[in-house]
Order: sequence, then C-alpha cells, then structure tokens
Amino acid sequence: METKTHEIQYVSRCTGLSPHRIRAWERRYMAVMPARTTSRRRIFSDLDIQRLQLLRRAVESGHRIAKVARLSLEDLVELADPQRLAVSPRPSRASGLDAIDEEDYVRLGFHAITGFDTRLLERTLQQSLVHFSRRRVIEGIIVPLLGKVGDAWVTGTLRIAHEHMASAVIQTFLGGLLRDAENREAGDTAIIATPSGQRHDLGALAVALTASDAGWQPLYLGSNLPAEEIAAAAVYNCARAVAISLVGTTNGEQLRRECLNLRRLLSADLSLYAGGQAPPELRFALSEMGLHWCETLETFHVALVGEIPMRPEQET
Amino acid sequence: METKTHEIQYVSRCTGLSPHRIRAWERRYMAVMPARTTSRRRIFSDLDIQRLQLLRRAVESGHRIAKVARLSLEDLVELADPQRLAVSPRPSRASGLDAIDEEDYVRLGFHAITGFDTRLLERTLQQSLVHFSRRRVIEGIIVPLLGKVGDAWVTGTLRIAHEHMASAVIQTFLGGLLRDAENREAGDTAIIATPSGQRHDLGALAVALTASDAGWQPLYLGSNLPAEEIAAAAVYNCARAVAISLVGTTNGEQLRRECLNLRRLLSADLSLYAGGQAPPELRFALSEMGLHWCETLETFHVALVGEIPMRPEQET
DNA sequence: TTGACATTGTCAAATGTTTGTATAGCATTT
DNA sequence: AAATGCTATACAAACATTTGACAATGTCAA
Repeated sequence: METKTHEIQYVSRCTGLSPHRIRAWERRYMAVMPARTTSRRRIFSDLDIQRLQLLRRAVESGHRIAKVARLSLEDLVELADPQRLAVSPRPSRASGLDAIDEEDYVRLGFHAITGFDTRLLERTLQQSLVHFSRRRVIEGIIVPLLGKVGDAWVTGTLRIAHEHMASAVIQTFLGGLLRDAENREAGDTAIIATPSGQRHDLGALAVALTASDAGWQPLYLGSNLPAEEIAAAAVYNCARAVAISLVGTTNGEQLRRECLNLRRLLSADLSLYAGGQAPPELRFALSEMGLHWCETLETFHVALVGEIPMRPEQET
Repeated sequence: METKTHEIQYVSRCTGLSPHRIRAWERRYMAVMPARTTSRRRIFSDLDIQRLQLLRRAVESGHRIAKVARLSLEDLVELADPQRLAVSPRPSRASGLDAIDEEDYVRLGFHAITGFDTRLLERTLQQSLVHFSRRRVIEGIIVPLLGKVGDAWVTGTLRIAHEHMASAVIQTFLGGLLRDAENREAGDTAIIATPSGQRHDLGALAVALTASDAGWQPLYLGSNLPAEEIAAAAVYNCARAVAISLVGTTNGEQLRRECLNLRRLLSADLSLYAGGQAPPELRFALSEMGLHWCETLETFHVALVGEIPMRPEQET
C-alpha cells in the first residue's frame, strides 16, 4: 500500500541526491539498504526516500554523513528540527517552575498573564526554551498562549491591559531570540515586515524566527511599512525573499493593493511570501498576483528550506 | 546515553563561532576538551555546544575569553543570565568597537542603522551598557540616536524602513533592560502605558526604565491603551503611580479627554505623571486637571524619587 | 604620551581523512 | 541498439588537524 517501489533515478529526483551519491552512501555507510531485483537492481521504498531526504538535510546542516547514516528515522527527524538548547544546564534549580510539556507552559504563562506577573511570564518563556526548540516554543507555546489570551478577551475573562502586557513581554522575548539567531552567519537575506495598516508585530517576529530556523538571515523591519519601503530595503540588502505577515480582516481592499504594489516593486526572481489570518478571497487574490501564501509557519518553513539555492544540484 | 555527538562543522554552525576560533579556544584556553576519533577529529557533546554558546555570549558582552574559558557551566549561565547582570564586573571590551563616549556610540549606532546592520546596532547598544549606566545609555545615547534618525528621515537621508528597523532593535534592547530591571525586588508599583491613539512604545519603555531606576517596580503595559484599562490595571496591582507617555501633536482634544478620564478613574492618592512632546496648551490643560507634567525623563526621575516609594506614612 | 608586552582572532602550509564524483566494464531492461 | 543500472577502482575537492606566524588591539609601566 504505502510501500511503493521506486527506481534509483526517481529517488534521485525527489531527494536531490545524485544516484552516485546514493550508491556511495549505501556502500560505504549502509545509509539505506534497499531490496534488490533478481538482477541486483535497487528497489527503494517510500521509507527509504524519506530517510534519504532527512539525511540530506542533516548533512546540509553540518553533520557528517558517516555519523548520521545509521541513525533511526526518529533520530533523523529530531536532528532535522533544529533542536538546539536541548540540554538543561541546571535540572531543578530555584526556578520553581515544574512544567513538563507545552500545555503546562501555556497554562503557566496564562496564569502569569492573568496576574499581571511579567516576571513569571518571562521566566516561563525562558524556561520553555530549555525544554523545547525555538520552533516548538513558538508554534507550541506562544501561538496557543496568544490564542488563549484572545479568547479570554472575547469572553471578558481578561482585559485589554492583560493582552497588552503579554504582548510587550512576548515581543521582547521574541526579539531576544531573533537577536541571538542573527548572530549565526547564515544564508541569504529575507526581509520580514508587515505592510501599511498592519500593526501585528508579534506575528512578524515569529515569521522572522522561522526564517532564521530555515537557514536564512532575517532582517526584521517591524510593522506598518509601506510597500516602497519594504522594496527599497530588499534591494539595498540584496534580499532573496520577502515575507509579510497579515492579520487584516479589515480594509481588505487597501491591503490587497499594498501587496500588489509590493509584488510589482520587487524583481521577479525575489520570492514574496505572505501568511497570517486573511479571508479566503484575499488569499486567493494574493496567490493570483504571485505571492506565495503560507497557511502556517510550518508551510513557510518548508517553503524556505526548499528554496535554499546553495547548490542547484539538479534541475528538471 | 543520549548525549549526541557532533562534528566541528555543526558546532560552528549552531554556535556562530568559526571552526578556527573553536580550535583556538581549545588549544589556548581549554575552553572545551572534546573527545576525539581515532583520526584525531574532534567529537563535541551537547554540553560542549552549550558551553560554547555561553562563552560566545560572555565574550560578546565584553568579557575576555581567557578569563571565562575555564569557568564552569553554571558560572557561565550566571554570567549570561540577565538576572545577575546587575553585578557584572566592569569588563573590558574587545569586540572591535572603538567607541569611548556617548557621541561615539550615537555615531556608531547611526552608522549601523544606515547600513541596515542590525547586528552592529545591537552590539553597539549592548556595548554601551558596559561603559555607561542605564540612565546615561537611555538619555545620552538612545534618545539622541532616535532624534538623529528622525532628523535624517525628515531630510530624506534615511528611509522609514531604517527608522522601523532601528525601532525594532531598540525596542528589544529596552525590553531586555526592563526585564532585567524587573527582577530586582523593588518598591511600589508604577504603571506605565500610552493612552489610546498613541503608538509610541519606545518612549514608554524609556519611562518604565526610568521608574525602575528611581526604585519603583514598573509594570509596562504597552501602547494604545484606553483609560479604563490603565485604571483597572492600576487598581488590580495596587499601583502607587501611573505614568503615560505622549507624543500627540495630532488629535489633542481626544488626548486631553482621555487623560482627564484617566485622572477621574484613578483614586486621588495615586500620582499620575505624563511626559513626552505635547503642545504647551495641552501641557497646561493637563497640569490643571491634576497630572504632573514631566518635561524630561530627568524630571520624572526626580519626581519619582521624591515620592518616597516605600513608606507612605509621611506627608508633606 | 610612548614603547614593551599580552591577548586574541585569523591565516597559511603541510599532512591526513572524508566524501562526492568520474570512469570503465559488464549486465539488464526497453 | 540505446538507456539504465551495477560493481569496482580511482581521483579530486572539501574538510580537519597541527604548527607557526601575524596583525589588531588592549594593558601596563615608564
């Protein structure tokens, strides 16, 4: 059923590895051990393909093939996710936080917010970094936490003041992460901003961090920036991608025009990504005009990783 | 057991240190002592990576590698931990920045902004903290720097994008300072915010930091907050002062009403400060209605110190 | 201030290892 | 017959390691 069989040519195509390389990895490191036909031709399974893709990513992020070739699929997945900061320096010191999974952190953070306890909120976020990778903190803790605050605001459990206080703390937290991320010499530059009329800093920061995780060098320009400004910054910095974060439920028309304008101002070989929460018609319109719409940070991450032009290894 | 092993290439990527530098740190200072393969290649553990990350942060904040290289992990965490930054020794700097007085820092920061060099801007700000107190950094470097950027924007030398990028970086920087400041158990709580219609985060952050320096416990609520929200937060947190930052040149009437409203909602024994850039008639009107107008951060600081935070039993 | 000295990041050369790719000869598939 | 795949060997590029050196900078004493 799911285990279709493939020839080496096809596998090469969809992993981006040359047939030579695949054979070498098998021969030298037993990275995969495909079945054979009676005439000793290799027969790869879907799992083999997945494995090779993961291996490629591991190698590209600096691991040596000899060391990772024999790892299990799960280990490779973990490796592919930049799971930095996996080790906690002090297991159970005075922090007094005993959260273990993401939900605990969300709960704890929410509790801190309801009590206007900025310190607790900060410590909670900081602590979560010890347990989880940046991406998981963002997607598994911060996003849900903000959602929860939003809900509570709708139902009247929390006030706007709570939400603002939380935003301020989280913004600093994300900004700090971004600062750390910028220190690695990374690949091409991606501009991240929010177009005119959009004040959504937090989302854009999360986008910037995602870009960094995907191996790009993010340049975060903040929110509410006219299209010409974004374009000018992209040109000046020789950016290879621009990502904008949208939350616009209001004023869709102006937003659409702004995006269109931006797309026009940017040279064609520059990818333009957009994401956030927008009504379907706007998304559709944006796709029409040459923006890549990303439903989630995850899709954005995948798209960016796929775009890495470091080695134009294969073309169709 | 699950301590994974890594090659120098990978370590270099996720610490941001060049392989050269890592080797030099090992050879000269025994900063790490990784295991070796049979062919003498280095094998790093997760702990090594963490150690190197901490060392990099220590070095970037001005410590000398020779002095910190042999410190234990815990000491390094402490060094990097903002909570303890208060007792940081006055380290000497060796990061290629040759600024000596405030003006140099302003110039350097401005140069970083013109080149969209977020990293340089961050390093400049961070470095300035080593030389000057927080108050002097804020009043002597950040405020002039923002002014310079504003001027350059007026004359067309800089774009809005420059200004936004600078704001984003500075906001994170100030937010980080504020977070550090909050960790000191201090006196009474002061609420800091910006009223409805005001988006001026940076000014409010500077106000929050000033309050902290004056011995108060600032609670920063961000910008654009309705009067009722500010008042509610003040009540909930038993605040003894509220400070709002204004930049309104536009919509003075609405601003006036908002302030008046806020003053009414707060109990009379709660001081209400306002500061920023406002036209004289607004200032006058505000003074009339019981707000203390602070011309500068300096006056605000003096006023707060004079309010005897801890003991409210003595009256004038 | 100047000059001697220490610190520290970087580089180059020589050597060895790892890894990707090329070539050749033969077999199988289409 | 042409295309593709297999094995095996060979080779080259990339990468690591060590050693020695250099330049930029900071420090300290005169």
